[in-house]
Amino acid sequence: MSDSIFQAKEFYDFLTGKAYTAISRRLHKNFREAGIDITSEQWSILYSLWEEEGLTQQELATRTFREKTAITRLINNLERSQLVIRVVDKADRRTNLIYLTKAGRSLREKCLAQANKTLAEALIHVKDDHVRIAKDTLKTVYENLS
Amino acid sequence: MSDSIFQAKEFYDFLTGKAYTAISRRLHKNFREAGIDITSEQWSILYSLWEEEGLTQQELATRTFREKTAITRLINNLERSQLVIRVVDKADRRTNLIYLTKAGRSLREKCLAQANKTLAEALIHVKDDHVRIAKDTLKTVYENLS
DNA sequence: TCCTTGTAGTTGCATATACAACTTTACAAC
DNA sequence: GTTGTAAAGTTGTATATGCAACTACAAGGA
Repeated sequence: MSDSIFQAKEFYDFLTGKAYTAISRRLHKNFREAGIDITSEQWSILYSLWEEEGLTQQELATRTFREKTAITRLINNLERSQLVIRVVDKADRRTNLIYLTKAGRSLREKCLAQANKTLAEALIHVKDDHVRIAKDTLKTVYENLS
Repeated sequence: MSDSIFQAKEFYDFLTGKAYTAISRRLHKNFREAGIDITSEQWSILYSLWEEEGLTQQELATRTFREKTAITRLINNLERSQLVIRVVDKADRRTNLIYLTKAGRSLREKCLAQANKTLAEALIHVKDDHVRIAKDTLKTVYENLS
């Protein structure tokens, strides 16, 4: 970064999140057009649960890099949509274990299809090795700052 | 993308915006620690105005890739903080021209210093050419989707 | 001049986020 | 056992976003 600091202007788009906004809007739009009524934030929770059910809210907060207060309200909304349920952990009554409902589980394939579609739309004209470098760079940024 | 679709799992972090969240939080934190009381969203508006004053809200919406409704409320808050003012355009009374106040103008150097600091923190251990590729990739993503 | 159509901006409503303060429960030290 | 501390989750408050519906104004044509 030592020398690119002098051309920082070039990099401020990193800070304004235009690419993220664009991708997040398109993901939401693709979900809607496929008849899936979830937000892109709810998607990230569901994605974690498709990988592993019975996570605590704290664990979901860690995995999705959100505040636990955000998780509380995301789970409220997902529970209201009957996609997940809270189950109080009998071994530790402070924690809720979050499980998918049948409806939540059945959304998986349709959502993944739309996620893949969104990525494909986003990455048109981008070479595979550039995708890889971009991904690794964003991962490093995340690790540097978290 | 044709073949990387098969490793899509690797790229879903693109869709969850963890890197963006991390960078946006750090930017806000750096502003706060420098005694600057603005959000990272307000920063993007101010940055546009430091480049060019007297923009309409619609022009700010285009440049920052936000809905005009978001701009309405960002300008409300920036006006309340006395960093910008709305001036009705005499030539077209539908439009507001947004100008910086003296306080808004004087924030520039301090904000840019914190923006540069944030970028430097984010990009530790990232090679300059990888930064460039990541930046170009995000730009292409933005263009593909907007 | 009047009418139609388009544009700029605002408001209502639902969702999402951060931070601080709070409740409830667990657990270790004494 | 009692106490102190820490962890998980919730709630209040302020900010930000998207979409739809709305107001106000502009501009062109009949």
